[in-house]
This record gives sequence, C-alpha cells and structure tokens, in this order.
Amino acid sequence: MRCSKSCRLRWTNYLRPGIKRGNFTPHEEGMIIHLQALLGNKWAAIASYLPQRTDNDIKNYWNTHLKKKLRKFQSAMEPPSMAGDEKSLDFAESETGAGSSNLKLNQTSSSYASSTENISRLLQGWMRSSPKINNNNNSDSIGSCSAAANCDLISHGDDQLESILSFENMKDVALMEKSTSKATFQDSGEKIINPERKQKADNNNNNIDDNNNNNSNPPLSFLEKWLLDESSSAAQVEEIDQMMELPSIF
DNA sequence: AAATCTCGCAACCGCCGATTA
DNA sequence: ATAATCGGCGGTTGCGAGATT
Repeated sequence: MRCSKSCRLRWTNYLRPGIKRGNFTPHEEGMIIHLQALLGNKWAAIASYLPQRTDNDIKNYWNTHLKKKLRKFQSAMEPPSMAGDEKSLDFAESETGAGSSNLKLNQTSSSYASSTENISRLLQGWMRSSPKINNNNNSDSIGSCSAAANCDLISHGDDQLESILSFENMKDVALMEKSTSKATFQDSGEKIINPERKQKADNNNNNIDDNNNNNSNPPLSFLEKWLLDESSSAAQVEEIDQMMELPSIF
C-alpha cells in the first residue's frame, strides 16, 4: 500500500540509522533559531548543520515550539507603540524567504539570500556592528539598533531569544539566486550522491572561503566549525557570544 | 467518566530540477 | 529531443495521546 516515495520518506525521516530523536538541546535550539533567521525556512540547509536531525524534525520543532517561543518573546519585547512597525516580527503572516522570522527584508518571495554567502555577509555585518569588537558606536554600523528602546530591551532582556533581534543587520544582505543556495548547501548535507555535483559544490565553498580571506574578514569556516562542534566548551561559546552578541544559551 | 481541546509528530501533497530510458 | 521517473524540498494535514473541562 506504500509507494516508493513514501518508503523513501519513511527511511530518510525515521528509519535511517544515526537519527537523533528526543528533545532538542539548547545548543541545537540556538543553532536552529540563528540559522532560520539567516536562511529562512530552508530546513534542509539548516539540517545540514545538525547532521543527526532531519529537516522534517527541525521543521516540526520550529513550527511547534520555536515559533511560539518567538511569538511570545516578541509580544513581551514589543511596546505598544511598536505595533505595526515594519521591523516587528509578524509570525501570523508570510513566513517564507530569508529572515522569515520576518525581519522584513527587501526581498521577493522567489528570491532570498543564499545560504553560505549570506552567512558570510551577515558575519561581516556582525563583526562590524558588534560593540564589543568595535568599541566606538559607529553611526554607520549596519547592525546597530535602530531604536534606542529596542537596544535597551535587548541589553536587559534575559530571554535566550533576544539574539534574534540583533538580526536587523540582515537588511544588508543582498539578494541572491536561489540556485546558488541549493548547490552550495546540499554539499553540507549527506544527500549528494553524484560526485561531480559534490565536487562542484566543494569548489563553490572554497571560493567563498577564498573571498572571505581576501577581504581580510573572519573566515566563514570559523563559524561553521563552531556550529558543527556540538561539544564546544563553554569558554569557546562565551567567546563567540561576546564576539557576535549572541546570548549565552548554548 | 465522557466530551472536548491542545499538542506533537509522522506522513502526505504538490512542486521542481535532475536523471534515465 | 522528449517523456517518464526519481529524488529532494517546503508547506500542510491527520491522528493519537495527554490535558482540561
């Protein structure tokens, strides 16, 4: 009574060895939140950073847990005057595209920031905007808080989700081709079978790393290494948190 | 104890691009 | 060159279990 497609799905999402089941760790949760803000609802891409979790699992976890948490967080953080503000997180409406945490970017539904390059650019934005690195409050800092009240809330908030609000610097992200996103990120997962495609994707990633290095910016591999290293020590995590203004939730 | 509601998760659906015949 | 098939993806639904009324 089952078609081949249904069997494949059952295998990849449930029966396949190595799948981690059960509760998501705070580290995983943090990664999902950040990657979702970076990539949008690109669950396969996000799952490539959590090799033991399936995209379906992550998608479900987002829809059932994290979305609620974020909504709750938003309502707690958002003063009444902010209602209707373009920057507000509106989960009741469109949730597709990069930053579908709905940091409304100037993007169309069919075009969104590519994953790897997107992350790279965002990191650059973070690095520039982080007050802990750049001691002066640069007025041109892309990631700086647009509203003083918001900044205040962020700095005093005790919720682990506050980092989401620091994603305002995503406005700086350029629109990228959908195809680029796919080709690059499939490489990070385990699903590529065709060696030629993998080689192609490898080249893409190398080029991106090269670009990062050429620009004298922190290499993307630094973050990727951290993201992939579930056993990161608390000290390392704290160091990166400080660098990127991430909350100490991992 | 029964009815109703809520929640979480596996599965389904439709679409798209790649591959194969 | 073209149609059929396969594989992958994101959005959505259906159902079982537990909680609540």
